[in-house]
Amino acid sequence: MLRDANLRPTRQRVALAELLFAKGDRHLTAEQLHEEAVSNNVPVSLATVYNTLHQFTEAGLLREVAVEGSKTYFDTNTSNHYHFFYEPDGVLMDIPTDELNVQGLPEPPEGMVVSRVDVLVRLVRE
Amino acid sequence: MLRDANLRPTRQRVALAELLFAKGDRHLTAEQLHEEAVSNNVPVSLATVYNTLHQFTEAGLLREVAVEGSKTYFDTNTSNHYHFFYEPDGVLMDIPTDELNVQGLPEPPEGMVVSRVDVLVRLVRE
DNA sequence: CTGTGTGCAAACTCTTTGCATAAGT
DNA sequence: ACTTATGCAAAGAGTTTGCACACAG
Repeated sequence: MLRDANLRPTRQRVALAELLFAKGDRHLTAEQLHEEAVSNNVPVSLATVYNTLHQFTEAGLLREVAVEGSKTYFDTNTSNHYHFFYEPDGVLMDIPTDELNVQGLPEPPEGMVVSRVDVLVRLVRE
Repeated sequence: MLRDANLRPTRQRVALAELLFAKGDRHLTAEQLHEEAVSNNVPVSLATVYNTLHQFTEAGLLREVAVEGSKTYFDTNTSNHYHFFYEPDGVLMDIPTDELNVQGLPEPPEGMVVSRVDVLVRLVRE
C-alpha cells in the first residue's frame, strides 16, 4: 500500500498505517493518532504524525475534513460521503451517501469548477 | 441594533457594525475586519475585533462558518443558506437557499438532534 | 553507501486572556 | 460615579519547519 503510493515503508509509517486502516473507517486528529501510537508502544513524534498524515492525504489514502477552527480531522474513508459532527464530544461520523443527496447545485461562477461538496450535519444533545 | 442586543454602543462596536452591515452580505475573518477598520481610520485592536465578533455572534447578528483549519469566517447573513468556497483566494460566497436543497437526511443517532446542516461547495480554477 | 525519513525544539499563525486604562450611561 | 469595554502584551493551541542523526534500499 505504501509502496504503491511511493512512500518508503518505514517503521513509523507502517505502524501508523496499521492503526489507521486496520479497524475500519476512522476519523482522527493528529493529536489523537499520536496518543494512540504512543500507547501502542509505537514511539513516534507528533511532527512525524503530521508529516505522515499529510503524505497519506496527498497519496489519496486519507481525506481531510474541515469541521471548525483549529483541529483538522483525517478520514480513512476517501469515497464520496458526508458527515455527522457531534459537537459536545468533537466526534465525527460517516453518513452513508445513499441516504443523503444534495440537489439543485447552482452553476459555479465563471471560470471555476466544483472540486468537492462537503455536507456537515451538526448534532447536539437532545 | 446594538442596544437591542444588549451591547453598549461604544465607538469601536458601532464602527465595526457599520463596516460589517452597511455593504450587504459579507464574509470576513477577524484579521480582514481589523485591517479594514484600521485603513478606515477606526483605531481598534485585534483583540477587540475578536471580542466584538464573538459578541455579535452570540447576539445572533453574525454566523460563524467553518471552512478549514485555523481561519474562522464570520457571515453577516444569518439566515439559512449555504456557501461556495473559492480555495485559491480563500473567498466565501453565499448560495441562495432556494437553488440548493439537501434531501434524505438520515435520523441522527439516539439522543441527538440536528442543530444545523452546513453545505460547502469547494471551487477551484477551471 | 546514499538519500530519504525522523525527532526534537524552536518558530509560526490564529486566537484568547489578564490587567490596567478609557469610555459609556 | 459606577460599570463595562478596550488595548496591549503575553499566553495558548494547533501546526510547521530546520537541521542533525538514523534507517531503508
